[in-house]
Amino acid sequence: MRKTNVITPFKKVSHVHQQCSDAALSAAEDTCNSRGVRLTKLRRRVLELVWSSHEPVKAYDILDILRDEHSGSAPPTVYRALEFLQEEGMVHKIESLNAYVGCGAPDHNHASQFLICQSCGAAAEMNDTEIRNLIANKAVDMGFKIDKEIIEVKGICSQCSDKSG
Amino acid sequence: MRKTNVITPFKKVSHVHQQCSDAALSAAEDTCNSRGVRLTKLRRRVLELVWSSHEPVKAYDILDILRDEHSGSAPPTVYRALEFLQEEGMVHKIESLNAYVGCGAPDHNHASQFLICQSCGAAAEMNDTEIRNLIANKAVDMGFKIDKEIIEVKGICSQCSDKSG
DNA sequence: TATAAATATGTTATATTATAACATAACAAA
DNA sequence: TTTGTTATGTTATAATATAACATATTTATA
Repeated sequence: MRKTNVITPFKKVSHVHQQCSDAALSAAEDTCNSRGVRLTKLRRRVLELVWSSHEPVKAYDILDILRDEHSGSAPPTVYRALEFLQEEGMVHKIESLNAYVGCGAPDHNHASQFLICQSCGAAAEMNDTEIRNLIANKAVDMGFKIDKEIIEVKGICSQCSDKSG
Repeated sequence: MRKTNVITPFKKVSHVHQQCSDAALSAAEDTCNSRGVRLTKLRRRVLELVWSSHEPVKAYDILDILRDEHSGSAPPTVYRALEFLQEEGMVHKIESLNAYVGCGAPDHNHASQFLICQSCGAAAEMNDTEIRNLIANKAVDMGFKIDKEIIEVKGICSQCSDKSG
């Protein structure tokens, strides 16, 4: 059984990206409906911009685009939308990059596990239960109660290795 | 065999903190000597300030102290020293806090594995080979070459749980 | 429907974190 | 002892993020 479930691929892995984005937006709408929270036009647009690629997106890059679309946009516009999307599990922040990526599996409280390619810049999300369980067990041993787990593994993805090798 | 080696404890774990600090500074001097790099007065002082507690320390808090000691101190003063100390493995940056902690095991390239207590603020470093190996194996499966691994687990440490429980 | 309450967005200002670029000083090697 | 290298000083600014309060929109309730 394959326990490493790759939620989102590296960008050079062949895929029609529009499908990632469309699926994520559509799922986000359903999820918000069922949770009774509002995916407003603004939040939807920010989510769409976050999903514009598999590279983590910077808050101020989103802001630049929002400013072109609506003059009233300012830093809080973006940060509030990102905060909402993070709370709902639709976006993760990559702490080591100060950047944001869409999450295709917006069930609350899942760990943030990323492989981040230093060559192409893409962040691939994993949802690996073995890693999560191992860390959970270690934490229990130490009497530590886990709230949230951040894993950011930096390196070179296979597509980039192939290209340069 | 105990594979979870706790490099640095939570602050409420009984210990004479001066010993952590002294040992770290002394080890840093030896390490720098053997590597032929210079632990200057400034770098040593910054390392000392980072080791002033087990709570991650902010760059600008270090700067405030340096400014009291020497008027020529400015942001680059601190960031350059921290950069050096990180390169030599004597300090880790906690990415999710934008803060820095001393590392008692300054062998190059070891992973950054932290349990961070949201109550007392302390960061306990682990050097867990099982976690590291598991992640390494997953990465190999995916053709990903690891350069650096960041693990930051947020939660409540046992000392804080005991106190409030 | 009208009103109130709650939620979301607009707006201005500022806090926090970090780096660029160039000048001077200290140290190490030749 | 001068030359190259490394470290620090200095000024300026970039990049990231939040505070605080005003207005608007939506939702719930009278």
